Amino acid sequence: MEPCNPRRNRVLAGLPDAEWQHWKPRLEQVDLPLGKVIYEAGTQRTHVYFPSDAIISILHLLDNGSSAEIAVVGFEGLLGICTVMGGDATPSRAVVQSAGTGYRMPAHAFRDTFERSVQVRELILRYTQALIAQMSQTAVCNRHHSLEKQLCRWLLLSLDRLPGNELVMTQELIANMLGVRREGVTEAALKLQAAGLIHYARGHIWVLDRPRLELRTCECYQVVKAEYDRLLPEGIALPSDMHTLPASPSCVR
Amino acid sequence: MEPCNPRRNRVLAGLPDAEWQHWKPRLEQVDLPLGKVIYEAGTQRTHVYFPSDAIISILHLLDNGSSAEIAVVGFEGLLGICTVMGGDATPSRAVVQSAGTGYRMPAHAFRDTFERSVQVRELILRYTQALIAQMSQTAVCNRHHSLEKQLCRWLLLSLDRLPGNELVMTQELIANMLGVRREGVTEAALKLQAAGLIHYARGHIWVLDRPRLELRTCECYQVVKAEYDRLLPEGIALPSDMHTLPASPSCVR
DNA sequence: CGGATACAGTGCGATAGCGCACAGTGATTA
DNA sequence: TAATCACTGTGCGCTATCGCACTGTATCCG
Repeated sequence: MEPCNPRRNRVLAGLPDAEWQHWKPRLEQVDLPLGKVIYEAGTQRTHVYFPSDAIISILHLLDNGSSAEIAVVGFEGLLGICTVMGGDATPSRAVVQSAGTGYRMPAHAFRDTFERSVQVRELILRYTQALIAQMSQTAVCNRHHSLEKQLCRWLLLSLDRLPGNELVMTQELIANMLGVRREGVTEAALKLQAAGLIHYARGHIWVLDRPRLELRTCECYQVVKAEYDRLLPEGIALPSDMHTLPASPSCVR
Repeated sequence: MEPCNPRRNRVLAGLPDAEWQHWKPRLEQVDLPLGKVIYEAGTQRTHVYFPSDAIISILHLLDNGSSAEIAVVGFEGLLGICTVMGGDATPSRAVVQSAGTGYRMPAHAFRDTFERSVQVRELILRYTQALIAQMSQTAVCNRHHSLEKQLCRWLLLSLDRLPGNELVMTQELIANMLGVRREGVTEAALKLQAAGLIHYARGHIWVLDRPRLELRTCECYQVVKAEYDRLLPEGIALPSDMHTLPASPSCVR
């Protein structure tokens, strides 16, 4: 696992320097491979995670096996706020949706600094509010918007947390995240591909025309993004070092 | 407006005594009539509300006018946690779903005690986590469960926050909360009435057989309730003084 | 008392998404 | 090279919910 700058993560980057010096020795780099379950529903959270270039999905499972994603966490945030909320668990599962690396910190250490530092607390609580906004918007979107619009929203939210324009993701997995049938995703993706917005092939998606994808999604994407931009200092613009990666692999035939 | 014990509200009741003495003079009793909009989406929150016997719905609105409830707040909680989260607004609206009274406190005073007292902070944060659980469960429920099951869940969640077994609520309003058609609610309510679980008439609902209603709802009700019970000291059992109200009006023909 | 209004019930065609079965086609491995 | 597997595409009947138009009936009010 090649080392990677922890402060690519916006929360870590947003720490005051004194605090950062204190956190640094307590952070541990972790590999986050696709599909890895980081938290299981109802279990104790021992660590708090700060993704660098990975994306983590927060999924809510039902008794009958179906599920739905209620939020995503990328380099703009952290996973495990419940450790400072008092309950050490939540009824949701956290899964790596896009492979990469991240850093983690023991829950108790995180709790300590949360208690001690007003600045840390404000940073974490602002992020929490953004996360809440994402969750509520998702709830309404689930209710009222078509699968195709939701797929657009999902692609855009993922893209905002990735370098380049490629997603490594099968339709099957997307269907799981959105809580819909795989065939439904196929159908919607075909429409988007026919319109030239994306190109799709065996577990890879390339977004070819982002502006038009934004026109096609529901308002939910913008609402969530606006809330993140409002609440988090630098919004979810990509850190500059992520832009150095190739942005447009030659994928179009 | 007849005066009413503020500490009927479980958050106020959960305050350490020293803190309560400090809060007391800053609380103001407010009337919460049905339909009153307490917060409009995107506007500044000037007060934090503590319902005594009212229920407040947190609704998320879409551009096309449709909406969905993402959480309810009754005597077990408070409205306005975003005032301590850093952003002074959220993209949702708060509406009185069941009339009653409550207390409110200026947002800055609330923020001050949140900053100052660890105990207050822990209480509020635990409540926040319960609220988050309710929101995520709602998101998944919206996606996967039938209208009828959702109606049962909604009735039960409301009932838990009310004395007696009567809800003052039209099908039209329920439809708005659930984000579905009014006719759909009619259909589901008829089934429940035919099964003898509820009795329905012109803006009043009487729950006649709560145990069987619980059998008919989706798991979401229990999951949310369990999370409230786990995180909040006394759960959402009704404070004893609410039980003195008549529990079974003679409504059945 | 008569009219208006609010609330609930009904019918019907349209449709989005579901569940299932199966076919094609790259990629991977033996 | 052949076999296998993972991923995507297709077809079809089914169901829940929608949108709309309209009816029936308490309740309220001048």
